[in-house]
Amino acid sequence: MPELPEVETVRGDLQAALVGRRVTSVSALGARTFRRPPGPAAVVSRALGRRIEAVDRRGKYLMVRLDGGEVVVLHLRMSGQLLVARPGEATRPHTHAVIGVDGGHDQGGSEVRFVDPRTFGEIFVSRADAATGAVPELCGLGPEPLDPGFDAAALAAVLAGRRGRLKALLVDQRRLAGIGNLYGDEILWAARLRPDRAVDGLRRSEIGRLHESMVTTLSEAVVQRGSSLADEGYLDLYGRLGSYQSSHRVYARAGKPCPRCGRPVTRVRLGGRGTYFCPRCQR
DNA sequence: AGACAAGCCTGTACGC
DNA sequence: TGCGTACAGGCTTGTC
Repeated sequence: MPELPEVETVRGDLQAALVGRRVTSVSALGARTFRRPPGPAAVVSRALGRRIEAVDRRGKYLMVRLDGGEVVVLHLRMSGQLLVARPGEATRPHTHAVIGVDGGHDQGGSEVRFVDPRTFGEIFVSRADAATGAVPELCGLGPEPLDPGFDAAALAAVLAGRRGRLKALLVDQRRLAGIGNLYGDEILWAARLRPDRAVDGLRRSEIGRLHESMVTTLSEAVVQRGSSLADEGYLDLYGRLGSYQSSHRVYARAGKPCPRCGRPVTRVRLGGRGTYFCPRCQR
């Protein structure tokens, strides 16, 4: 399940591979992938012939910025992959979109293919705000945890006046953008905070720890090019695995010793999601 | 065979 | 009252 570190890895790969290239073909194959308005025909007509200016990320969304202000927005959701391929190369099952660009592969052009068995992922086209570059559909997202301006005070402002459990807030994209089930658990372990802690009972020192853990956990996961677990299909643009899974402390490690205190990691169900934590050293 | 995994959306219930 | 929070269900398919 791609979260911020995985999406950021793919973003970097796409940026390096696509900027300056022109879109020479768009195949919108999967109806469900293009379910969001304005739909598949709009993606094709508004992207075709455009030059790619940048590839940005907002939360778990990728934004391919085209000249003229159009933006192709992609979300991998659970099982989506973006893979570079040579034109004519065999198409994998569950390929729902193919974007062709000029240049590369010795000038024969390249393709970026969207493969997504569960079809939760989506692609749509939007128009960036001319002044800010913001995409209107993504305006409801919370702040970026790795934004340099996102300090402990900014996190405290996100938490202020909120109720409920800490983990539910961490994975709520309207509060913070990009954290999902896996990194939510890893961040809370690093912060030594229980996932079911009440948001409104956090001390200032605990918020400081949470901020520090958020930044270090996500940054290190980006350096390690994300997590590729056995039961998920995360790969980078070139089909390579990430390596942060070897640094997981609690996620999917029920019964295994906590790396800090040795007590077995517990799994509970929180907000309908499997949640892993150490009941001894997370308070 | 059926439970499970997950992100995100929607509908509904509930409590401060 | 109303808002925000919790929870369940839906979507989907590969894996155990």
